[in-house]
Amino acid sequence: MVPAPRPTYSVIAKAAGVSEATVSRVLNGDESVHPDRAKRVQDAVDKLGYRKNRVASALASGRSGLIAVVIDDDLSVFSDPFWGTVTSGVSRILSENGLHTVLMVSPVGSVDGGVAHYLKSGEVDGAIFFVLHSDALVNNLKKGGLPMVIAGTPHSSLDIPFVDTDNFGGAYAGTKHLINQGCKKIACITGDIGTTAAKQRLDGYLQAFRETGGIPAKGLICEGDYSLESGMHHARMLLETHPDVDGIFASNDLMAAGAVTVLQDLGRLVPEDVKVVGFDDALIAQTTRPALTTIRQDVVALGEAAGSLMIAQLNGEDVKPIITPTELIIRASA
Amino acid sequence: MVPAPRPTYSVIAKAAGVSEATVSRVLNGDESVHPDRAKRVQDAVDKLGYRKNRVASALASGRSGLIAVVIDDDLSVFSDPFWGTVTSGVSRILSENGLHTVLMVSPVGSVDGGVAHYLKSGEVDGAIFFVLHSDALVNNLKKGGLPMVIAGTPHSSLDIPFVDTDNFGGAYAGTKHLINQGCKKIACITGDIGTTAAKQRLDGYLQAFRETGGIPAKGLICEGDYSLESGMHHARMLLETHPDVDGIFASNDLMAAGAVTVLQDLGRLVPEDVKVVGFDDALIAQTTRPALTTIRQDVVALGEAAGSLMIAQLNGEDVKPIITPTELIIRASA
DNA sequence: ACTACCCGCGAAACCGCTTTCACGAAGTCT
DNA sequence: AGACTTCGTGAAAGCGGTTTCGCGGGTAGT
Repeated sequence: MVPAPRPTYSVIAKAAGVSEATVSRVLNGDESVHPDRAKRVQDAVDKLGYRKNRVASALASGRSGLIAVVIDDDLSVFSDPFWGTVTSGVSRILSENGLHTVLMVSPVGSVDGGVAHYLKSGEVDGAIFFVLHSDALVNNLKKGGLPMVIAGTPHSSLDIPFVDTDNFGGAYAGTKHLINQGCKKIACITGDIGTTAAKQRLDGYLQAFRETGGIPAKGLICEGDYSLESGMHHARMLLETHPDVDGIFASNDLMAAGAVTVLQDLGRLVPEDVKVVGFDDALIAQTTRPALTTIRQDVVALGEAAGSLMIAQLNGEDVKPIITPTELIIRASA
Repeated sequence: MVPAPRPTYSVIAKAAGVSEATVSRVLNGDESVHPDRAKRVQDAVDKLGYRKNRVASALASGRSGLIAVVIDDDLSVFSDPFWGTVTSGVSRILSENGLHTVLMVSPVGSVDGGVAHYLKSGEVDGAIFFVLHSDALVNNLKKGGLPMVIAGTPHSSLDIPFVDTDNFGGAYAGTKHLINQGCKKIACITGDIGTTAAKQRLDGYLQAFRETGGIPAKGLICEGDYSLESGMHHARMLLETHPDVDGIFASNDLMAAGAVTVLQDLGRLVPEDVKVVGFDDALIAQTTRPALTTIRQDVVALGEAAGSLMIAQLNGEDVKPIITPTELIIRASA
């Protein structure tokens, strides 16, 4: 059961009547080879069904063709479809460019944990981080010259290319929609305010609010944590402190769904009495009754953006952050 | 900005006063090295912070330390949190064993597509397939001797180790629960019957039903496709053809949720008039009102099982399929 | 016509680790 | 005691590409 001995350069070279160096040049797109010889090589390659051994290539060139996608274990990867989706987008783009995605789901933490070592070992050509809690690691790696991309806006002004959804714009549009629908007293249930995404969404809400000339009444802004429970909790609180609230912008659909449930349980009609807008356009937005009006973010596109930013970097192009647009999806809740 | 020239065997060997061959032996756990020398080597390694270059190692040994996780693009990776979760389980186990996960999200299709080539190229030490539509590819690879694991029960009797949830047992337990709750007329909304999982769940339902001594009335079994819409559609049909239905077992939570919505819209109370049981214990099971009674499958465990099956194979142990248990989660819908 | 370049290409070193092979020392057997 | 193993070890040959270096021939400059 000899697994079909793959041809090597030496075979190709012989078949094409050239040196191995020339084969290498042709296969790596070196222009300096005479077209005729290049063609001879190409023909031999095609005929013999040659495929380059990536490992050998990696060893000799120092480029592995592998890009790490690092997901902090702390993130709720286990329940949030978001990351899986982003990753598949990344993976698609990378593989279109001959690169492979190495998944690392583990505590990212320190500058010298396992992940850090791996990334520093030069076995990957770049790393894409999902969110991240430790700027230290990234900074450290940056010194090492490792190309990186961050998915999600980084906290500090790490000078590292990132991709993110237009959180601000989305929140602004969502809130604006509530205003346009005639809501006078609009509350906001934020996400975990430790995340930049939550902050940006809050800012979007505030901006829309500000444009009405008003200022959100005290207590109209509740700090949630993206969980269903927190949505329920804050809706309950809101109805106590501001019984006349007639609009709620929640920082994600899960909290919006929680809010809707509570509102209904407490006798409010959605959207007649209170209108609710979520964020994400997650599956739950469609299954909630009434279905949620929400801000859709194109998660796959986000992943693809991250991938292409990495490609660009590897090609030595200078890269700018990419902000992917959001879209207001109007359903029944507002 | 010289990126800290990593030490190589030659450095370690010199430092420890041994040959490179010995260094290699020590680092690969070869018992035949004298303890004293082994210690000298180990000390040198520790002192110099040596880390093996996996690429070079891979080239020389033919083992890359990479395991491919292949997800067919056809699967709805983009919306189903299931796969992301399984993958993270796989990844965890693999990395604990010094292996890395290479994600391939692409059309698996033919025997000589891109994925096939990559897998055959020997650049990965093994492959884990998620479900799969093409037995041909797997069979082909098997001839090549590539260690494989399939997540989800394969259709035919491919003699390849697989891991799967106890679909049958779960469905049986769910249906049994309905029976125990006093339901007399229990319908089943199956998943896409092209999948083995859907078949097994249906079988579980049938088994429980059979034990009551009865046979499901015609039309009580509806073939859905795992989508929310199909759950809604079939619930609607059921109420027409069997207005007296008092229990529904759906092959996943999404369809169960759809069914609940329709039941309520059509004036039935859940669980008073009709009890509903889902499958998966997805997030939506908790957000649906009433919250869904469902069959929980431990998705992370499934991934870990797949990972460990791969490890076992690589170690030359003989492996048996792993069926992970399910658990009946009783909430409000039944 | 003579030196100075430039260009395409092959020889060979090299990437860092693994593994075979053979050798000397020590142990075993008759 | 001599012949035969066994054991630990180092030298060296790869693994399959990439890349530097320099050579020979052709072009250009004077």
